[in-house]
Amino acid sequence: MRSHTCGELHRENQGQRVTLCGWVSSARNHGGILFVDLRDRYGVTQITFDPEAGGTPPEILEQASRLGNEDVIRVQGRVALRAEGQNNPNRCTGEIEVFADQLELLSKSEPSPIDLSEKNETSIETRLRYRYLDLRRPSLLQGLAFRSKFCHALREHLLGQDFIEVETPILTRTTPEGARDYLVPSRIHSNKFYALPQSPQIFKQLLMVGGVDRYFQIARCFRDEDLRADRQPEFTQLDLEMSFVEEEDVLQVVEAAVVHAFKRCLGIDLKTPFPRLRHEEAMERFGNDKPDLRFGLELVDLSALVARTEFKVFTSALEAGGCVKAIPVPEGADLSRKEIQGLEEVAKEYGARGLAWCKLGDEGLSGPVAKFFAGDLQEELIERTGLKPGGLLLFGAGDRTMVLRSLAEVRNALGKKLGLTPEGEFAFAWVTHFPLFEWNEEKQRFEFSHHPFTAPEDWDVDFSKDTEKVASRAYDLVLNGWELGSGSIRIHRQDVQQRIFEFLGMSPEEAQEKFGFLLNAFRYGAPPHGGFAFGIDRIVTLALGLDSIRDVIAFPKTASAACLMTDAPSPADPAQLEELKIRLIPKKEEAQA
RNA sequence: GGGGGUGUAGCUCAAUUUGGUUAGAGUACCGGACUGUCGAUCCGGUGGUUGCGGGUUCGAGUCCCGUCGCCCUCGCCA
Repeated sequence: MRSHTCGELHRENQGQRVTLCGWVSSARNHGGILFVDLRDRYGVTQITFDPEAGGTPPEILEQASRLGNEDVIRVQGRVALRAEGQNNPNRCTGEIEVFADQLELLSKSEPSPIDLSEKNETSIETRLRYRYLDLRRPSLLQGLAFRSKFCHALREHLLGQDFIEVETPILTRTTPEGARDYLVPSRIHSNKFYALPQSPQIFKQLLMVGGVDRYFQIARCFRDEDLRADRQPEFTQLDLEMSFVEEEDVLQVVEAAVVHAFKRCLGIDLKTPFPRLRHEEAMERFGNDKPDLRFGLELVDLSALVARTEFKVFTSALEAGGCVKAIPVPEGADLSRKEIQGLEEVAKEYGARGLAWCKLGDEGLSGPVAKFFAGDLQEELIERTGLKPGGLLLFGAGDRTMVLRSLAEVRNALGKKLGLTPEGEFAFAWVTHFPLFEWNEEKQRFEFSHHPFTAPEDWDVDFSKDTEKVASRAYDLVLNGWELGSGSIRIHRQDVQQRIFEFLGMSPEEAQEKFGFLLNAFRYGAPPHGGFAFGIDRIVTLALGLDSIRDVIAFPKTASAACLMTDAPSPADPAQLEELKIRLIPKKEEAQA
């Protein structure tokens, strides 16, 4: 149907007779001569309808004058070099044009609800409703192409490392821990439900028991939780698992795959090895477990020092068992009161009561808390924080978890504000040795912080002693302050698994009921194994310098998990419900009516 | 479930401190002019239940109450 695409004709094609197909992206009619920008996935080529210089039959020019934006056409003509001064340097096809002598209207378009000229940005709502039009925008199309290439590179690398790509079920059983499941009713087994997988976790471990040795999958995962810019109800992970390995083996494989993909798709040589931080070190230095390592601004603990001040906010925080930390900001004294107030708002969002601060000038400290640091204390503070004249010090005081959390967010806001987060810089990092357990305040008990099969760092550790500090063999991959994914070395020893369940107050019967098929499998010789999974949507978003994973998903859902294009979810037909033996509970207002 | 933002022409936005005539502009679309444009230009035109429902008022895009969609976010989750 076509001899070339709209992105491939150049100077060398001069004089060739070609046939092109595509969408009319703009038509400029000058009366006796008419230009059409013809667009397809590959680019834009200018089609010129010119009876005199171009040999366009007058009736074809007449036909072309009726073309509208987004009409789909097929044209035939001759490639010609443009005259001096008529080149368009913004386009790779800008040195040539095609003089058309034949035109075929393949499909007429109504006016587009989306402004594809990108003169103004159409609202995300309209874009999602008409996603098939939105996709025509080069940036979105290129995003999809990049994603495809990225996945290909990962596949290519892992297949070269003896991994086997295996598909695991989408219809599976509900799992008790973790996120809320999407449920699918069973027709054959009435009153029973499948669940969509939150991840292929258990299946991949069973593949290890099955001797697959090295597995990977680009797997769709489903979680029925509330959405964010970096979270969709269905998302894609590169999931992998390996037998007879330790942390080092897994980390190296993942790292090499990422390095390969970045090289292949962006031409970037990532620095290896990625920095590694133990979990407690990341928390101490950056306040969270997914630090943005593109910049410093590390936290400094000042608890011991400020215990000697008279500042009630600090001393009472310490008396209550909390801590006082600070972020020294070089050159931060340039920030205005208002800007600091903005940072305080950030801190408050995460539970801080306020954000104390002081500045260091040539004549010592100034600002709200300066007066509490006199003489020796002032000198010690300056020494301890490394503050230089022109610097700013931001304090967080109170409950340790809250201080870390709020200062971590203040740090991120500062990084952005001070221009320390340049696009095109990729700061990967591993965070290792996550705690095995986590205190659940609501339920007043310990829970798995990763998942039930994560191995403890020490097989023989006593879980009851310093429970919160018991380290696991779980690790996360972090990029520019985003958590990309996580993994762990798993428990292959029944005795250890049993001890953990026992410690969490789960009876053998309960464990059997919840995870029976996996525990049973482990009775028949389970190889030591471990693995990893990271979010494809997220890594591709970051690689392209975008803000939302929506931009790399063809048909994303809204914040309320709806699809505006298909109008999913939708009511079910009563006959379908009948067949599934499902009766609906009316909403409150309907019940009252 | 909570907080913040937002909703006006197909699209992107405006509409005067504190309510006041016929709700405007750009773009798109339609018609006309135009032989080198590439955000073409020039002239003319169509296009509105101001998200929806109620209320206050002589009068509501504007004020009040409710409700819905979308975005960001807390909780939740990865």
